[in-house]
Amino acid sequence: MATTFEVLAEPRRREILDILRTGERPVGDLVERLTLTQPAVSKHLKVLREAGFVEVRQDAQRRWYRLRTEPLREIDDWLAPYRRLWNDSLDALERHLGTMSDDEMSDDETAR
Amino acid sequence: MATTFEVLAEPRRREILDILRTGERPVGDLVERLTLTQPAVSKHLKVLREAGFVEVRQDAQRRWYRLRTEPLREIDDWLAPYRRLWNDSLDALERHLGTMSDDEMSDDETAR
DNA sequence: AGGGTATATATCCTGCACGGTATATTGCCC
DNA sequence: GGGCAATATACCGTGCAGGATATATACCCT
Repeated sequence: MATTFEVLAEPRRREILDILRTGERPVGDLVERLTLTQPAVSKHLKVLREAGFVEVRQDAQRRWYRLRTEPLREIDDWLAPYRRLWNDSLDALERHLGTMSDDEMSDDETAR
Repeated sequence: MATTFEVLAEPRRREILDILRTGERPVGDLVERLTLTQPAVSKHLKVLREAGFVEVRQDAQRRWYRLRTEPLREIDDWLAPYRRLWNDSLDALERHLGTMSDDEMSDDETAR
């Protein structure tokens, strides 16, 4: 099964998540909004489902897909130690400037 | 050029970032820690560089790679609207429990 | 039961990402 | 300048992800 990051690497899948953020949707709705064939959308939904990003509710022939936040929290957790790097922002900036090489410094100018 | 998420989808590249979180490293160091050939590591570093995840400082033949936080902040920003979904956590939990299907409920038990 | 609708699955094709080996590049030092 | 060390680039092979078309499945309705 694909890792959380691999699942998010696909632009269409991120689009699907963006849409689902506004609420439950049946597959047909997603097919309309993305410009993709229905089987392609179903495939992405399968990947999303298996990775826990979405869950389904069945209603006759229709299947309503809904967002799940757990994998996103995983990403958020992964980011945590990095977030510290820019949250002590003043320190980080000073450290950065202090170690910049000369050509990097000139990159910071509006140049030429 | 690869998108921020695509870059992070590669496990080895995440490993590299994890290592660089502890400080600057020359390529050879990374080659030792990951079990990968030197050209493979250089290739990943190129991808990381082009996506702004790292920057290089040259020191004779040695090249020291250092972390840059900007793309990570991008991810953080992308997450922001989702984060709201679980930050109003009580509401969200209630909503979730209220709409769970029966088999999902049994999933929540320690089961069988 | 039969037809239509909504979605999933099977199958095939194609491009590209990642890894490896071989080689080029750059900069030291003697 | 010649040789070695560190890293980058070229090139090739292979697997797999994502798309399309065709078909199966499931459910409703009359």
